[in-house]
Amino acid sequence: MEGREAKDRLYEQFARAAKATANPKRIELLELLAQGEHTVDALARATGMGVTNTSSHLQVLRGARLVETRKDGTKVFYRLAGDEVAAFIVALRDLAHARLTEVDSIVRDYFDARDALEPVDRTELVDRASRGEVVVLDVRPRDEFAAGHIPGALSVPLEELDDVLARLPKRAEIVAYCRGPYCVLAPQAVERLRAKGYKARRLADGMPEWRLAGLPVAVGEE
Amino acid sequence: MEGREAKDRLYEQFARAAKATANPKRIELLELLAQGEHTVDALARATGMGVTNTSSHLQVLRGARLVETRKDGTKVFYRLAGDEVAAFIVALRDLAHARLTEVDSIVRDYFDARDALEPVDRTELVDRASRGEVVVLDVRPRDEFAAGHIPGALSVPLEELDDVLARLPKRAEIVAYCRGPYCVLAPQAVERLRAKGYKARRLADGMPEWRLAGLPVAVGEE
DNA sequence: CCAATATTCCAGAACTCTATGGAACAATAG
DNA sequence: CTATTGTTCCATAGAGTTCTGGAATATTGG
Repeated sequence: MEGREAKDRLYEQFARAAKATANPKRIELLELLAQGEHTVDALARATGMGVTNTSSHLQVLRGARLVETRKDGTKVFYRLAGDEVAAFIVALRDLAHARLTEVDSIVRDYFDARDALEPVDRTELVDRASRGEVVVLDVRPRDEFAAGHIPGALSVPLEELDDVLARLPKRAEIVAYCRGPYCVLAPQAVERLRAKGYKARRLADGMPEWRLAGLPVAVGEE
Repeated sequence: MEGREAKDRLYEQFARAAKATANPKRIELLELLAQGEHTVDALARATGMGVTNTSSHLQVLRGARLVETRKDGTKVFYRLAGDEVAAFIVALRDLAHARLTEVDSIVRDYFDARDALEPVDRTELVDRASRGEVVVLDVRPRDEFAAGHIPGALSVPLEELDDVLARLPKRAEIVAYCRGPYCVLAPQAVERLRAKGYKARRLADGMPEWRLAGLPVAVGEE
């Protein structure tokens, strides 16, 4: 066979991208970065890894050109190198969800009986939000909200949920969203809201999926 | 952090799927399987690997539930476990193509000046084929054609191209397709067709992409 | 039942990957 | 200039991966 060498080189490159994602911690890093840029230190804390180890995982991701950096003073900010990376992570999650029953069972055991939260899909949310029927809450940390959020959403990090409740009309219908389908923030928020008598549901996925779907994204503080 | 253990388990599963694809040979196997089921032996020959090694790669893929098997007599046929697997491979290729400039340079060097082949996209092909303006050639091996092809396409493995030419009207416009955007069969066919004076172009991608786009697929011999 | 064929299992050598801790290297504040 | 902070580099031990041959297993045809 003639084209063997070229084929090998090509598949080598495909595998290079795949290898960079073939580690649980690196997938976690990529998901965090899909929310917006973060420093090494912040990523280390969020993932529970040592800084050294975090840095070296980030080097691997950079070696495969999946992430890029920006330096500001003494801090280095990492971000995804492009939307294709987020799209790929979504495809990977979908694959794992479809083929590995373990994913489902983990979600059931540890996260929540997801159906009970009656997830809202994106089109339904767009529809109802445009008619002012729902209040949309972004329950991620404030800096992730600033890096990109659903237009019109309120930034309500989980810790501040109780404070904000006072300002919400008791009859309001609420939709909470966070980082994605496997993020626990929105489910927790919904649970607490319901306990207080609100009519609350969650968005089926989160911010990166919203952006990838080509829907409008607002940036900056509230 | 409370949900650490659950998170770890979840990312573990995602990584399990990613790890299974994190090897050039396994990606090649998956791409071949995206064309239809194959025996271990056929896959070993197509990839240039030893049978033992091929088998063990296939075991890895099966361990991650990306492929399934069917046994018929002494042969074992492997196939993709679902469309999500093909979708994932496409996402991986797109990622590599978008982020790794090396992919582009390999394609340029070894495959062909791709723009010169004026690739036709799927919608254009559907359109023109429905009006009978083009002859569609499937230049993959005959068994892959049988496993699924574009309705109305002629099965013309590359070796038989010259024989078939005699039966084609000299004025016909031809579109050839094969396994996907990085498959060399269609480009080679187009080149030979053009050398003989035909007006030939290639489909931008191939069969698995056609199926994933939800377009109709015919099965069986011609 | 025996021989032939197709596939899988197993053991070993070379290699790569992960996590860790300590050293090195900016950039900033004082 | 010095101390501090944030990040990266380096060495290392332990674990996992890939490929190779040879043995084991299963199915079919005589």
